[in-house]
Amino acid sequence: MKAAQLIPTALRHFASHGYEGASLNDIAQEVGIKKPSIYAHYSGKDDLFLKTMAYALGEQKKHLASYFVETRQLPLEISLKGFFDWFIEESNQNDQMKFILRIAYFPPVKLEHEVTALINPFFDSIHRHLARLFRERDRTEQILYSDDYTSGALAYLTVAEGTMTELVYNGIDAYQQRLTAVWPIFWRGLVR
Amino acid sequence: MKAAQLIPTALRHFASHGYEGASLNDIAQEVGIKKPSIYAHYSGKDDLFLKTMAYALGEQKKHLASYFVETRQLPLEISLKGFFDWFIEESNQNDQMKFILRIAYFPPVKLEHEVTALINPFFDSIHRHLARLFRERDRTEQILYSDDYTSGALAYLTVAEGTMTELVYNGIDAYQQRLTAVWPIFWRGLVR
DNA sequence: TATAAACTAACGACCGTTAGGAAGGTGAAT
DNA sequence: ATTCACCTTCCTAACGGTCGTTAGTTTATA
Repeated sequence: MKAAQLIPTALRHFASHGYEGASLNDIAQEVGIKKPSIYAHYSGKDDLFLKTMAYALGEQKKHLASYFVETRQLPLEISLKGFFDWFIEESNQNDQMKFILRIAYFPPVKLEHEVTALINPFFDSIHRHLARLFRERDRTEQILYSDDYTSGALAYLTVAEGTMTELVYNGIDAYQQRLTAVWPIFWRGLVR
Repeated sequence: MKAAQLIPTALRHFASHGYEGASLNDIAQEVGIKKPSIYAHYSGKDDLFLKTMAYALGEQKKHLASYFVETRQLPLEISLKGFFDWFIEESNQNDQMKFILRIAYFPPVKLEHEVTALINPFFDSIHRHLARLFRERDRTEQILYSDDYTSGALAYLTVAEGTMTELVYNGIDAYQQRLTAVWPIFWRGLVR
C-alpha cells in the first residue's frame, strides 16, 4: 500500500512545479507505482491536487497552532519574534508552506474557485488567532501602542508572509537578512 | 508584423498560467498568427520567456524610477506612502508585476539559473535606489530613527512586496486593507 | 530581387485518462 | 475447512489530445 506516500510526494511536486508543471507519471514513479494506479485512490489530477491542498492546510494549521500554544506564557515579543526562528528549524514543513503560498498566489486557473474556497478561511483563521493573541497579551502586558488588534495582526501577517516567501525561495540567508532588517522597525511601530 | 504584440501577450499568459501552463498556441492565437510563426522571431519557448522577462524587468525598472523621480521634492513619508496609491492607478502595469513576482518566487525549474541571474540584480538595484533615497532625504529631513538606511530600505521592500502580492492576486480591497493596517505601524517604527 | 514573416503539415514526446485484467486479501456460505 | 464472490490495489496497453518543434513553402515588404 504505497498510497500513503502519494499525498506527501504530490505535495512536493506541486510545490516546486505548480499544478500544470507537475506530472502524475513522475509522482507515481517516485512513490514506486505506475501512473494509472493513482486512479485506484483518486479520481484524477484535480482530485489529488485538492486532497493534497486540504491535507497541507490541515497539517499547517495544526503545526502553527502547536507553536503558539507552546509559547503561551512567554512575552508577546518573544512569541512573535521566536516564531520566525522556530519556522526555520521546522524546515521539513517548508514544502508545505511553499505549496500553500504558491497556490494561494497563483492557483491553477481551472481550480481557482475551489482553491480560494479553502485558502481564504485558512488565512482568516490564522488572522483571527493572531488578533486574539494580541488582545489577550496586551491585557496583561499592556505594551501595544494601538488597541486595533485586528490591524496589528494583519500587519504581522504581512511581514511574516513577506519574509517567509523569501525563505521558501531565496533560502535562509536572504530570509534572516530581511528579518533582521524588518523586525526592529515593526516592533518599534507596534509598542508604545 | 504582429511580432510587436508577441511579448506583451506572452507576458500576460506567463503571468496567469506560469511557464509550464502557458501555451504557445494560445499566445499565437491571441496575437493573430499561427503557432509556428513564433519561431520566426524567437528560437523557442525558453527564448520567448527569457526575452519577455528581460522586457518586463526593464519596463518595470523605468516605471518605478519614474515615480521616485516625480516625487523627488516631496517629503519622504509622502513619497513612500504615495507609492502604494500610485501603483494602484497604474494598474496596466499589474500584469508586469504579477509576472515578475511569480517568476521570482516560482521560476520554471529548468530556467532557474537564468531567471535568478536577471531577477537578483533587479531587486538589488531597487534596494540600492531605495537606500540612497532614505539617506538623501534623512540628510535634509532628519526624521529617521536609525541611520541604517540599507535595513530601512529592505524593510520597506518587504512590506511593499507583501502588500503588492496581495494586490496582484487578491485585488484592491484586500490590498488596501493590508496597507491601512501595516503602514502606520511601519512608519512609526521607522521615524524618531 | 532579396529578405522577412507568415503559412500548412507533420513529427515525436508527453499529457491525463480509461479499459481490462492479474494478484492478494476478506468474509460469508457451503 | 473449503469454496466462492467480492473488493482493493496494482499492472499493461492504449486512447485522444496537446505540447513544443521542424521542414518546406508561400506571401508580403523593401
